[in-house]
Amino acid sequence: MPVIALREPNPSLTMQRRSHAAGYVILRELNGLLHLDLPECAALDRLDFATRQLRAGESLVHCGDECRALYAVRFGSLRSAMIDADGAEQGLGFPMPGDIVGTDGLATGRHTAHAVALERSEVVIIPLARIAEIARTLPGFDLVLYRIIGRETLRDHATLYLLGSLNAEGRVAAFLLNLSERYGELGYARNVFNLRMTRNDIASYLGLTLETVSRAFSAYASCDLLRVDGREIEILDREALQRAITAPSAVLRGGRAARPQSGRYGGALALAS
Amino acid sequence: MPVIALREPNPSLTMQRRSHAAGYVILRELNGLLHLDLPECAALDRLDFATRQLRAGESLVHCGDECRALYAVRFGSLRSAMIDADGAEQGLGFPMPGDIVGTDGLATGRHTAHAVALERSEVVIIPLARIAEIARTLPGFDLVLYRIIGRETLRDHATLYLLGSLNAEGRVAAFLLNLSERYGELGYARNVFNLRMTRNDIASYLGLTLETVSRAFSAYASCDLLRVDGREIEILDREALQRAITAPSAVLRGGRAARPQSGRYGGALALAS
DNA sequence: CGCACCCTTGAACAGTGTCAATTGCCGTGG
DNA sequence: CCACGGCAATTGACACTGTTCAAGGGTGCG
Repeated sequence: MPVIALREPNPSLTMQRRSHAAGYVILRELNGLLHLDLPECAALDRLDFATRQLRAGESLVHCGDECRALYAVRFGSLRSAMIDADGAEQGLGFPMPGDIVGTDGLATGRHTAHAVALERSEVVIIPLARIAEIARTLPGFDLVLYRIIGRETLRDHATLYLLGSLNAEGRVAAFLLNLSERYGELGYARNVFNLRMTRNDIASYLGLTLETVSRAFSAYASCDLLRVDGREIEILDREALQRAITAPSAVLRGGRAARPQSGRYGGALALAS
Repeated sequence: MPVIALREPNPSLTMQRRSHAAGYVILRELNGLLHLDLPECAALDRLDFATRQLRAGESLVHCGDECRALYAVRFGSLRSAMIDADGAEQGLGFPMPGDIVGTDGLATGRHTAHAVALERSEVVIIPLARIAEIARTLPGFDLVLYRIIGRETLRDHATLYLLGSLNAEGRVAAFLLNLSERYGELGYARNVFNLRMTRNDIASYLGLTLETVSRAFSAYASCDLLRVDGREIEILDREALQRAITAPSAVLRGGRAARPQSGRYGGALALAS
């Protein structure tokens, strides 16, 4: 799998990366990475965490692994999925910088999903034991924990809405806009980006087949909402894409004005993480 | 909405209910309700929590409400859903005794989903501030928090699998078996139970229409896997239902032996929470 | 050069959604 | 008391979305 460079790297992230060539980061950086808003405190510079580098295709957690730590993505991107006895996969998400990986193992002590790097990536290892240590050191840290947890829940709920209420084209539109937002928040371009995952990965995540995903891309491209060149995506008409989330096929059939919709397809939802 | 009595009530739960006529429970009971395995400690009997009674149809949390507490269902059952601008709902789950409601508000401080009681219910109110208090009082409580969180994540992932990888009949079969397991764990009958929710509620949760849900019920009934009488369900052939989760229409077409399956439908997954 | 993926496109079919009609139940009010 | 309206559920007919199966092209790599 080719390593595709991101454009317009976030200056602050780059600086942080350079300033810690060794395999660890201090809590202050983790604080910024996860947007924790931790209170200013000496511990921010005292507590440090090991990191781990992943090559494209390398696994971070396997299904069945014991869960001793959570992982905060520092750069790169992963694919998380659950797998059943027959080898059929259900994609669960695409963790990117600032996301947490591994919360699925907290309940039973063993991971039920696996996570694989889609490109060269780095994660910060947060041992569960250290979390308790931080909680003792930093008053008000519990609030921060809640925030992390709640973010995961929100993301899952957004995906449930996506799978339960949207048709194929709506799912693809929502997926791309969500990805665009996340790139934007990381300091990258919102309108042009390279997909790190295959059509199959996307299909697995969206509950579709890869053919349907490919057709949705082509359909959006043919009416100039999108420019698609393999994995390079350019968003040409963000508003129309937004409408396409809930207006089944209306955008693609030349109907600029959404037909009066009733039934299960209707309404918009902020998918921003 | 009629209040339908559960059969074979769990003795221990009944006892707990009787022993606290007033509107509060002590941490020891919460410990048992949520299966927290808290270490034996004086605080178990010292810390107490207010409860809240809900009538059928009453809301526990509204979308947009400020999030100051989590709620542990003590008895009854609720329906949780998110709603978009057009009023279209996406069901998120059916919290039952031992489940936690409200984690969706932890990230932003406001709830994005609402929760409504399906019957007369009671919840234990766990203010976020109290959680910090417990964490200070009880060493090792953080591990317990992780367990609660992880359980939520697991449930969400199971639902994602359901929506992303199963066809209509598979979703209904998985839904019923999951419900059956949860009733069983609560001490009720596994094979006979009354649904608390409408076909529409089920459909919203499963990402289907109510007609499709109804047809799935009828199909299972017509080949004697299920007895369906309105909301009263009896599971007649659990193993066949289990197979029906991943064998699209095979069970209903008289084929006892699953045809060799390829493609997106295949494999089994434990949906037990 | 050949092989393994990845992606696109086409055609036919199957699974679900949509629309509509009917039944039964329940609480309300004549 | 029964009539009525509203709600829940079932069932049928039909249209359409998305899957399945198939073929072909592009690209990277051994």
